[in-house]
Amino acid sequence: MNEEQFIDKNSVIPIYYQLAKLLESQILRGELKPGEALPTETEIANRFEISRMTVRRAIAELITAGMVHAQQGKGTFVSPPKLNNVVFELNNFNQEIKDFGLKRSTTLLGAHIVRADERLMRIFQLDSSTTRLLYFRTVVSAEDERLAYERKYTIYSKSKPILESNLKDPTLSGLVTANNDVLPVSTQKVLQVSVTTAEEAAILGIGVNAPVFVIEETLFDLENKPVGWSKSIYRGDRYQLTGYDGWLRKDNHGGINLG
Amino acid sequence: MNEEQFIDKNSVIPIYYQLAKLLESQILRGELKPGEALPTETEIANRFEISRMTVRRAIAELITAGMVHAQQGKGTFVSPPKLNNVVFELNNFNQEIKDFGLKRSTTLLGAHIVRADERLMRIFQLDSSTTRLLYFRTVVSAEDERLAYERKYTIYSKSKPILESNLKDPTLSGLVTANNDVLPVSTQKVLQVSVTTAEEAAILGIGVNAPVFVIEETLFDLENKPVGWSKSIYRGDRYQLTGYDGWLRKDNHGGINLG
DNA sequence: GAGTGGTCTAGACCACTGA
DNA sequence: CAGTGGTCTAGACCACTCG
Repeated sequence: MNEEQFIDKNSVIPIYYQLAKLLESQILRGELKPGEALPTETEIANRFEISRMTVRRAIAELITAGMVHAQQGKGTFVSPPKLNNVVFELNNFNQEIKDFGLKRSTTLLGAHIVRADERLMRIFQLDSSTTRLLYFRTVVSAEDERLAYERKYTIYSKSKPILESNLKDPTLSGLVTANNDVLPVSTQKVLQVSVTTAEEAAILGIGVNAPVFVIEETLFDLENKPVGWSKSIYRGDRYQLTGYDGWLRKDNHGGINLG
Repeated sequence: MNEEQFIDKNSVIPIYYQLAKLLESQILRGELKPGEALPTETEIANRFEISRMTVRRAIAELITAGMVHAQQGKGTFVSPPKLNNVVFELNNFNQEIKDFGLKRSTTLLGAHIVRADERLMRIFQLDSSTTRLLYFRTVVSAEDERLAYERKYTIYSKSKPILESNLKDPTLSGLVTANNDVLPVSTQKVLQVSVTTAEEAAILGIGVNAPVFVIEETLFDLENKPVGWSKSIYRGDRYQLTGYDGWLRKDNHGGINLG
């Protein structure tokens, strides 16, 4: 191993960060191979004349990155790259359109107050069909092309009026917070594939039986009660998800690309 | 805020962990709301008679969990729950079948040595069409039902024979490492939706134009050169992805469910 | 028992914020 | 300026591994 690597104690860059990058580069250059042990914490501390706590902080960064793992009483070892845990980050299909530099617009097809039917009663864990829900139907477009069709429901607390500002933040959590006093604190999304129905095809301006992403989102409050639900359809010929895993050179995690 | 919360310094559970859970529960119970400041590090250290470094480690856990954020010179504040960054973990569609308690089997449809055509030359960044690749076609089944069709390519290093053991580990990275000396260290997956072709429909035993997930995976070595590529088709009526975000009660991240 | 990583301390100095 | 979080130190004791 190359002994001629330095740490600049007077740099504005923290020592632990310099050391973490130094160790990382040794691994990425193949000088330290999976299964091999790093020098012990005390060794590293002595070699660079720094505190062991600082060494530990550097190693903690590598552990978080999944590049090494520590075993009490034995040592710290280079991990084999994990390749079977790819992560797709679904920031927001629509946000990504903006990042792509395209003009994005949301069109409101309708906003209604509806009674809970059997499906909605199950989703919102309601025991009375008299409960009223707000129902929004929107279409997302980019450069005059319709890309997605979204149907969103939120419980209706009478104390608040239906706001016109809903379209400024057309996300499900935006609708929920704009029309209720509850704070959504967690969300679940289920991604499936399907093909367009006649209605969906007409709204999106594409053919029937075209492949689409289907995403059902449920928002929960602090008590873990559902406060919002949506079912959205995204054109399969315009959306794709990209994910990464393993030893990555950049913090290059996931994202959505327009196809 | 409830003052009657304790830390047991003699517990086997680390102090930083106890403190992190204590602060977390205050946030989850709504005693600390988004935007509000946590007590300062020195305050917490004095109140529980512990070191400030230990307090910092506890807070670091909450920062990692995304529940609070620190601002130098100002304080540490409860973060509003992030709901727009749902993460789908794609461990391995096939692994999940096993976790589900189903009998999983992989059938080899064919293993050939092929020349690189134009598409493969582009994917593997080759400049000569004389390069040979190993080509594997497999079908994944569960309980006698065919669920996925996978086509995998890896560069062929002549020093190694084609191994029968390939089916023990039918993953792309398994094929690459079994047939080459290179170590794949990173992977990219692209997820799209499509509908079955006649060939794919016949292989999976389902109808033509049925919705499917399409996942293209590329494996890279330390020099960031592609060493493996696969295109897999997963039945849309049998697979779905589930992801979560926000303040979660469990470490409940993502996964794949059979529909 | 010697050597490893895991936790914790009591201080120190710094960079940044805001009155 | 006082107060905050960010970094770093030089020790201490512990739990664990392995010969």
